[in-house]
Amino acid sequence: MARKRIPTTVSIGFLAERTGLAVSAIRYYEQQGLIHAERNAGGHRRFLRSDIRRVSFILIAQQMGFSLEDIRAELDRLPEGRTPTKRDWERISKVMAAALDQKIEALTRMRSRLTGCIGCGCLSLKACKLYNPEDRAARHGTGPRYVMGDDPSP
Amino acid sequence: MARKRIPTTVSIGFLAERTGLAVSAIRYYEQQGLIHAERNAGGHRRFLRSDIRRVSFILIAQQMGFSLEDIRAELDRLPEGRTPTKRDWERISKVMAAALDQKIEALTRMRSRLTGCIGCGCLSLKACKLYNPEDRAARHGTGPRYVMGDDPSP
DNA sequence: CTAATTTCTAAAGTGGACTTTAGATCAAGG
DNA sequence: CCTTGATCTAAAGTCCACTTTAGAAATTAG
Repeated sequence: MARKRIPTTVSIGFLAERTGLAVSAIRYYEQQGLIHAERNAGGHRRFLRSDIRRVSFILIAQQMGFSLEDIRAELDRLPEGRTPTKRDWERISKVMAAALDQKIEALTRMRSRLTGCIGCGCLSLKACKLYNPEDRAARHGTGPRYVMGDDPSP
Repeated sequence: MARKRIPTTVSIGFLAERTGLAVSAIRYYEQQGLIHAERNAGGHRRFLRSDIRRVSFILIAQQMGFSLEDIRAELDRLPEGRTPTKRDWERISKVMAAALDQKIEALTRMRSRLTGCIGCGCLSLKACKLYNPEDRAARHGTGPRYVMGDDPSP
């Protein structure tokens, strides 16, 4: 039998450089359970090279407007620590595409309402379609406000 | 000559109720210089009825993804404490429309890149168009990361 | 008038995504 | 071996858009 290949690991600095992230951000991601690191004898983190891709995935998903929590949830659906395969990626990218479409649609609706209102200037709480597009009045109490494009209704 | 009409003013609670905001949020907006209030004998805030529209404007702009800072800047371009007139509104709504268009475009670009990548799964930092859409590597140092749809380049 | 309600202020807390700080330890080059 | 330079940890700080808290004073309802 061929001996088990010990996978090459990389330092946190290397991972940071390759992904463009700050070292502190990578530590933070690990702390948040988005990536995992082994430790060497001296207690320093050792990442798999594949974590470059894992981090890239996180960055892409972030740019699409997903929270780290969302991303963690999606990554957690992958078997133990695996970096997305083609198959995983297909599923995930479809989820992301749908979310993107929603955001785009929301913005486009807003845009056309705006067009309809140029020169109107009513801003009436009752009448203007720009205001109260869906359900502003509905949310009450504590908690962060939803941000543009995030559908507040589950 | 007709006597000067003293404008009807409203309490913070009334303004809150009419706009759907929390009282604390209105105090915050005042503190941030987005709205202005006179005080009555007892030190309580008195708003103009027109502030309902001013606040509505703030809410709409927020839904479009503008920060309070952006909104404050735009409102500051209006003559002393004025609530947007039709003319103002025309100018402002054009600014907002342009910004919206940018956001939509950015998302749409992202979306089509994603489509092109479904089933690819490369996520290569060098090759994948999903990654490094524009200039990720450029930003270094402190400061908040830019959010989806916000063009990082000035 | 009294009780209930609203409003007041300043300061501290929240959540997300990180960064900064401080002091200590590890690893690598000369 | 010694000196840089990278890395470690835990805790605190930052930014935005607010909310919560606490105690006091004003206003309104009955």
